[in-house]
Amino acid sequence: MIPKNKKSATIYDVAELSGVSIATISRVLNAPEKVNSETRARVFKAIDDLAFVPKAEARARALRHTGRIGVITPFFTAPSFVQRLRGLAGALSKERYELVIYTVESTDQLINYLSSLPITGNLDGLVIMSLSIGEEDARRLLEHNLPTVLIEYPHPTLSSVEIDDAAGGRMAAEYLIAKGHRRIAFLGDTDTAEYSIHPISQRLVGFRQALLDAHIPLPEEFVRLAPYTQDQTRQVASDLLRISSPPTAIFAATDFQALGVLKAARQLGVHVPEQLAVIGFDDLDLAEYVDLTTVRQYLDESGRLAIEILLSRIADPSRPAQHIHIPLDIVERATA
Amino acid sequence: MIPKNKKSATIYDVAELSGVSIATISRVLNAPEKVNSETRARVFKAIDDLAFVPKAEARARALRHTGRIGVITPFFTAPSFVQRLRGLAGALSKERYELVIYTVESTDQLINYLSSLPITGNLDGLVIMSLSIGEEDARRLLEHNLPTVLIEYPHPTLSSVEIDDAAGGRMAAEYLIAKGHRRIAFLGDTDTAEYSIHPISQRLVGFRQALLDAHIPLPEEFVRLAPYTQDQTRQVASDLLRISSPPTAIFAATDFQALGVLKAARQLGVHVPEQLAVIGFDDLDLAEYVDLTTVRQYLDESGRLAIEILLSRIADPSRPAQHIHIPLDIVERATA
DNA sequence: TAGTTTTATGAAAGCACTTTCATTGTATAC
DNA sequence: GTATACAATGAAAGTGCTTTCATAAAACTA
Repeated sequence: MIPKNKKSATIYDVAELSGVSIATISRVLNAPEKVNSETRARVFKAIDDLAFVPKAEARARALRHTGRIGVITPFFTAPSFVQRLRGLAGALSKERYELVIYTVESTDQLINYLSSLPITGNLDGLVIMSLSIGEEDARRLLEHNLPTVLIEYPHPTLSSVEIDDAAGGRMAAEYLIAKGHRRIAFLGDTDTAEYSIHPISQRLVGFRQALLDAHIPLPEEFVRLAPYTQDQTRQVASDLLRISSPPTAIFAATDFQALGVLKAARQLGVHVPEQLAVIGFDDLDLAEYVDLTTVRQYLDESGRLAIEILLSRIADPSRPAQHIHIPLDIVERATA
Repeated sequence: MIPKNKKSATIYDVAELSGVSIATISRVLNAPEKVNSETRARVFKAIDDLAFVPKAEARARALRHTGRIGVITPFFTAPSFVQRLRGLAGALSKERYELVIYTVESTDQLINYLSSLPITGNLDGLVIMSLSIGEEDARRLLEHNLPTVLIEYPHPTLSSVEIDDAAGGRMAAEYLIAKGHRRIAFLGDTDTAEYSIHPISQRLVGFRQALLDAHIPLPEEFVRLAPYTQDQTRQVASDLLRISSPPTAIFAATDFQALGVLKAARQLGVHVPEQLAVIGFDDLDLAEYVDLTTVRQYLDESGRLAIEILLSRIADPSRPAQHIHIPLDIVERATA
C-alpha cells in the first residue's frame, strides 16, 4: 500500500511480499494458467500493493524479442488500405504479437519512421503497405536486421507481396471486349503523393495494351482522371457520359471510383449494365453490397500473406527474401 | 560490412572485432573521454562495421520520446469500428504517440487484455471501443493509473464518449412519421457476443417509444432481426417485404443492414423511396455512396474525441473523468 | 497400494548492458 | 632511482526479467 519511496518495485520485491520465487511472479505475468489460483491471487495483490510494472527493457532483453509487429500504412483514406490491414490484424491476432500502426500522411513522416524504426529495436518485424521506399531505407532495414515485407511495392532484397496491376487492367479490358464492348473508357485517380505508390497507372497500361492488341481504339477523351473523392469522380464520370458519343463501358481503376461512376449513371438515367457496363478494381466489401462487377485482388489475403512471410522470416532470419504474387480474377456481378 | 545474417550485433561482437573488452565498448559509448583515442577510433570503426546500436539505450530513448496508446476494439467486422479507428488514428498521427491495436474476437481475449495491459502493456493510455467491461476491470485500470476512455460504453469513473442510441432510434422513427409513414418496421441484428455491446437494442427501444408516443402500432412481425451479414439481412428484409401488408418504411439499425434492405427491395422491384422508405444508422462512408438517408453518429469524430480526452488526461492525471455525448442528426439523402 | 502422470514451484542460467574494483603500464615528483 | 599519481583496461558483479530443468506434492491409474 505504502508506495516505496525508493526506486520502483521490481519482480524481487513482489516475490518477497508474496512469499514465492521470482519465477512464479514471472509466470503470473506471462502464463497465469500455469500457476495455482490462490498463489496467483496473492501475487496479484502484491503487484497491486507495490504498483509493480515490469520494465519493458529488461523484459525485451530476456526475451530477445519484443512481441511487436509494426505496420506503416498510408492514412486510411482508401478503403483498400483498411481491408489489407484487416487481413494483417486477423492473421496476427492468432499469434502472440502486438500490432503497432504507423499511419503516414506526408513524405516527412514516412522518412521519419523509416529511419527511426529500424534502429530503436522496438519491433520484431515490419510491414510496409502501399508505400514506396528508397534504396537507402532498404539498406538500413537489412543492416539492422529488421525483417520487413512490402505490400504492393516490389524490391529485390526485401520480401514482398505483389499485385500485377497491369495484368488486372488487361483482364478488365478483355472482359469488357468479350462482352462485346468496343467503346471502352478508363477512369482513374490523380493521386500524386510522392510517398505513395500509384498502381492505377499500371492498371491503365495493361488496359491500354489489351485494347491495342484487340485493335480497339482508345481516344484520349476516354481516359479520365479525377481526384480520389466520391463527388469529383461522379462529376468527371458525368462529363464523360455526356460527350457526343459516350462509351458503352467504363473501367474504373478502383471500386471506390466505380461507385462515383454508378452514381453519375443513375443521375443521368443511364441504365447499368444495359446502356453502360461498369467494372471496378479491388473487390472491396462494398463491391458486393452494390453488386459491382470487379477485378478482385484479395485485399485481406494480401495482409494475411504478408504476416505469414514476416513470421516465417522472424522464425528463421536466414531465409531468403520471398516475392509472392497474388493472382487476380474477375468477379462477375450485376454491373457488367 | 558483411551483415551477420544472424541476430543483430551486441556489445560482445563489437568487443571481439575491436579486440578489447566489453567494458571498454561501454565506456566508448557512455564516457568516451576515459578511453584512449586510438582505441576509441578502433571501437567506433567496429561499431560502424557492425551497424551496432546499443539496444537498451535505443529502446529507452525511443520510449522516452514517443508514448504508446493502446486501442482495444472488436475485430474489424463492422465498418463502424473501422471508421472510429480512423478517427483515432487521425488524431494520433499528429502527436508523438504510437497506436497499438488489440483486436478482440472472444470474451477470453478481452479478459486477457484487460487484465494484462494495465500491468505489462507499457501503455500511456488506453481506448476501449464498443466493448463492455466489468467493475473489476475498471478498478484495475484506475488502480494502475492507466488513463482510459471508453467509446460507446458509459462508466461512472472512467471517461467515455457516449452515443445516445435510444435517441437515435427515436429520431429515425420521428423522421419517418413526419414523412407520413404509419407502417414502419425495424430491422436489427442478432449479434450476441457477450463481450460486445449491443447498441441496436437501445435503438429499438427509442424507436418503439417514439411510435408509442405517436400512437402508431408496431406489430411484432415488423420487428426483424438478422445476423450481421449482407446476405442474411437481405433475406430477412425480403421476407418482411413479402408479408401480406408490408411496411412502407424500414428503419435499419445500421447502414450496413440498410444495404441489405435496399438490395432486397431492388430484387423485388420495390421502388425506393416511392414504395418503401429506408433509413439507416451510422452514416458510414458507404451511406453517401448509395445515397442512403441515415441517422448520423459522427464515427470519425468519436475516435478523435476519445484521443482528445485521453491526451488531456495523460497530460494532467488529476483531471476528473469526462463523459462526452456526441449528438446525432439525420442526413436526408435519397432513400427516405 | 504401487506406479505413473500431472501440477506447482524454485534454483539457476541466461540476456545485453553498466559499473565497480583491481591491475597493469607510464608519466611525474622528489 | 624510488615513491606516487594517473591513465587505460579487463574481470566480474550487478540489473530486472524469462525460461529451462529439476523436484516435490498431488492426482489419477491399474
